[in-house]
Amino acid sequence: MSRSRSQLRLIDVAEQAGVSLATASRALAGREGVSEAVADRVRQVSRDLGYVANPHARQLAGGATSTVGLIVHQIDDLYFSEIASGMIQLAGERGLMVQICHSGRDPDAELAQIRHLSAQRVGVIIVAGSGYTDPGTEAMARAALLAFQERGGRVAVIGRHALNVDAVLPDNRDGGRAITEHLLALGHRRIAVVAGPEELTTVADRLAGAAEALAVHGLSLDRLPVAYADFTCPGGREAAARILRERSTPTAIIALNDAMAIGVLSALRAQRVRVPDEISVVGFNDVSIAQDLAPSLTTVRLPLAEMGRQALAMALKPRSARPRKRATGHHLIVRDSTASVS
Amino acid sequence: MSRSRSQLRLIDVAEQAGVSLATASRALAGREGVSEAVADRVRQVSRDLGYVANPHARQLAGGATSTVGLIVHQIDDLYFSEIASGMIQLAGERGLMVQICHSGRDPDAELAQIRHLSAQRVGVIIVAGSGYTDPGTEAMARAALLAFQERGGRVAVIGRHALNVDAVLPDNRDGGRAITEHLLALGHRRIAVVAGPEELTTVADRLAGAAEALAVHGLSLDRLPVAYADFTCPGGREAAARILRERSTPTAIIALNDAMAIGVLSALRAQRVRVPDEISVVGFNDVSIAQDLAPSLTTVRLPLAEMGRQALAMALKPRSARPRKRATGHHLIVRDSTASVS
DNA sequence: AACGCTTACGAAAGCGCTTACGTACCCTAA
DNA sequence: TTAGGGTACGTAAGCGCTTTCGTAAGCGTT
Repeated sequence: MSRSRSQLRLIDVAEQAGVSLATASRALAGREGVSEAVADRVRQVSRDLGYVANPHARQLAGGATSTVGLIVHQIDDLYFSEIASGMIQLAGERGLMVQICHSGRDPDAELAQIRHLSAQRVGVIIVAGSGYTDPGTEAMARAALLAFQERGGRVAVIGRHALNVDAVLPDNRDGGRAITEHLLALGHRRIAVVAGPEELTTVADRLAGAAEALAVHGLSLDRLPVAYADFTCPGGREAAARILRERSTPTAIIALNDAMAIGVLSALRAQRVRVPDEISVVGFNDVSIAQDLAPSLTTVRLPLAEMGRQALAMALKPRSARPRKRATGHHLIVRDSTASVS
Repeated sequence: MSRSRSQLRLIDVAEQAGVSLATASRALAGREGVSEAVADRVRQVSRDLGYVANPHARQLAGGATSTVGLIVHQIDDLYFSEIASGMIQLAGERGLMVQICHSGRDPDAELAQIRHLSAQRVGVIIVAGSGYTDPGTEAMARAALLAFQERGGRVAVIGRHALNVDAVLPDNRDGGRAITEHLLALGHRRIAVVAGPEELTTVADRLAGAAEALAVHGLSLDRLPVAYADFTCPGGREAAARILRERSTPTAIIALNDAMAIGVLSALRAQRVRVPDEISVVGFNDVSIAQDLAPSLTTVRLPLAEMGRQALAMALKPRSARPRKRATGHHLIVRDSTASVS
């Protein structure tokens, strides 16, 4: 790699402004101990020359880091890509870069990612993937995040409970309850569920909410058909097919995310089951295309992009003594995929 | 930021292995001048201790950089997120990190991103966004990429023609022709087009392909309804509504990407137009959900994830004298959204 | 006028790494 | 034996920045 001298260094700016390296550094960092006149001159020269600090040198010297690591299950899942989109936007406004890592829903991979980002000396780590119901697994992730935080890193999680870490928390339980109550209010009693991976707390929480709503009507998830899938569209399709094959005849199917709901709709169509006439279908998250599906999808809206922004914003704020928890609102969005039971 | 000494340094590994810093560095870099025995010992110690090099120090010292910058229009567009997904996967295998930037389809923003990534000293820049039809605009982007390349950076572009730069090139023109020929073969003659942003070469190429196919049948785009939208789902919906409102009565609508096709389907449904009975609809890209739409979408498949992988793989290979161009295949995927004209 | 205190700045150390260069050591050849 | 040449390793410089420390200048106080 030929490293030509063409890249502007801080010393070039300093010389041009007629000050020392140290003064230039202080001026650009907005640090005190520099007269206004000099600071202005340095900033002016810096801008004129188009100077951009070498982030590696800056980080190495103990300065702030300008990159944030975002860990997602899969970036080509609209849930995550909308979160990422919001975060990238805020990062852009703050002059930061977002590094995206896939954990692929593998706790070991996630742990490795956290450790790797940490070793890479990113300044901020944000974990957007759901937590794991297994306490041991979850404890490992927490420990890694806390270790990173101990060393001065900033951390935030999205949709995941973690002690001593800032968090943006959609109320999955409430959402699960709301969507289920909606179906119950429409008269549905034979309700099937296409759940996401069992080991995720997001799934457990949404199921718990659903169970609460069902309990009010004397129903229990144990007695209802529940098929577990992988939060993907084909997964939802197959899960729905399984449910139908078992000759259970639900009047409504709850999919725990929109991608699977799309799969469910697809499976029903393949079986010539009309939605919502014969079976109502609901999703979760309200990803951007949910409203343009056929039929448009009744779902629980989470402010995904906003969640991404907020998580980063929280992490960027100076650390408070107590970790901040920010609940995100959710709305039940009723569209055409649900109808009262006939 | 409290910088505790807890982070492992290369010198720690070196001491543990009983060699000098330089030898440890050489051993881990796989550089020659180290006996096999010593190299093995160093690698072993490094692994045991869980050492990860500080990328900032490494970069500063003139070593290889471990981060690649990826510029997309919007990450929450499935076209880009699937490309990104493939790239992130390969990056993971190679121990690299992917930084994602939004250009938002703004050439100025894109230019700023390239310059910024360049100043940030990333090792690789990959531009996934379409090129611009305006030669001046495009020249600026090229110049910035070449400047980066001159300084030793590695560059690849996806779906964009750029002199002296490696490129992964889906044949948009061919794809546009193929999908149009499909409709023509089904007997459609009154064909409307929902195009993407006019200033993008991707759009121009797909349109050009369509025009070629149409010309064979004595048809011209100039005589057909063409509505420009922004490659988004709502954009496609509105564009389709516009077309219908103009009382043109196409028997088929070509959407230049799948997201807009979803919007088109939605608009048609709102108008109670049956697809494909009354109007056939086609998309482009074959994003993952295309097959589960109602009706499932006839589209042109591009190997998106693979394209992301390939672009990175090309950029990572030692530079060849001539820029590599890699054409990606495309398949016409015929599904339920098209039928012969009645 | 001498003293301390504050303010504005410069000199220089050092972050963790890569690499040019220097130096032992061993092997071969004369 | 000694010179010559390769190999394996150590020493140290230096990447571009931040930051600590030192110092000169300016101020008020007695």
